[in-house]
Amino acid sequence: MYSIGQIAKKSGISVETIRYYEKEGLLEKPQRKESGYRQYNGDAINRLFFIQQAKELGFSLKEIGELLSIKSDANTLCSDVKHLAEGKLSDIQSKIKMLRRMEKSLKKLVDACPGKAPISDCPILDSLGKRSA
Amino acid sequence: MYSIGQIAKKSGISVETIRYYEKEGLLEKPQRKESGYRQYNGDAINRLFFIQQAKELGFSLKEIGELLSIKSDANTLCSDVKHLAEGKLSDIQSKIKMLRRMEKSLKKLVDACPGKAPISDCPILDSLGKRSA
DNA sequence: CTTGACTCTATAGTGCACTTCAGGGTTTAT
DNA sequence: ATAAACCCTGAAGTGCACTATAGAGTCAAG
Repeated sequence: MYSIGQIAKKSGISVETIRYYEKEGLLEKPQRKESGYRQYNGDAINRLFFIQQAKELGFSLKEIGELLSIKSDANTLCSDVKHLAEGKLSDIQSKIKMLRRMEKSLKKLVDACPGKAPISDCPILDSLGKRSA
Repeated sequence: MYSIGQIAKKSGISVETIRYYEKEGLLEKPQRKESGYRQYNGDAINRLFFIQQAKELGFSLKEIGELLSIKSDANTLCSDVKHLAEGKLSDIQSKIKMLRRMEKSLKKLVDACPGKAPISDCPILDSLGKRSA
């Protein structure tokens, strides 16, 4: 079992933010000692890592909550979970597609870059943005 | 040439937000009519699409500004641009990796889901989050 | 030539995701 | 036993990215 300070250190997320996530329902309420101090197990750290990553990928806390709810909900029907999961899956797949397009443009640019001279145009935008949603 | 209202409609970004992006330096200042009205060409729409996508992928406006600055800057050395592009490229590649992991977990979950019955655990978190940065 | 839709600037307000603060109690090392 | 380091709650403050408002000018149709 870990204190809030310990999981903060392990996850790189501040103590205050962890309490905030709990308040927002992203972390389940942990056990408490008689003193009222929070007590966490290793799962909490995994959850924090997951939240951190999902945030970097542009998911809002609300969306992350939905992703997390896919896990650990024995009372909902599997078909509901499946539906939710399929929705999130297609979100993720379209994000991947967009990133691939960006990656391709940047790679082309980096490869084409001669090295020291000034260049007149490095058109990262060109292979992107054009009517692609 | 388009008015601000027209590019707003085409891009799905509000007039106010477009003016805000201009103020923040993400869009270059357009030509003006004698009346002071802004006049845009097709490039502006591509730029707006790009900004929209990059935001969905978790880039801040500041980062998007950096991505956009990779283009259209004839006065910086190619090596600088290359450096910046390489940095952004690796950001993008790590985002892709994270999304792939999420995709894999969700796919596994969706495939394993029988359909109608309640399930005891749908562990999206399991293949994620664990010490993976 | 007027009416309604559009545009302008400048400023204020909003929601999200924290972050800081105030005012306390607890644990641990010396 | 006392100081330093940690933890608690609740409320207020911050920064980013918009969004709305006020008060004015412009344009296009009838």
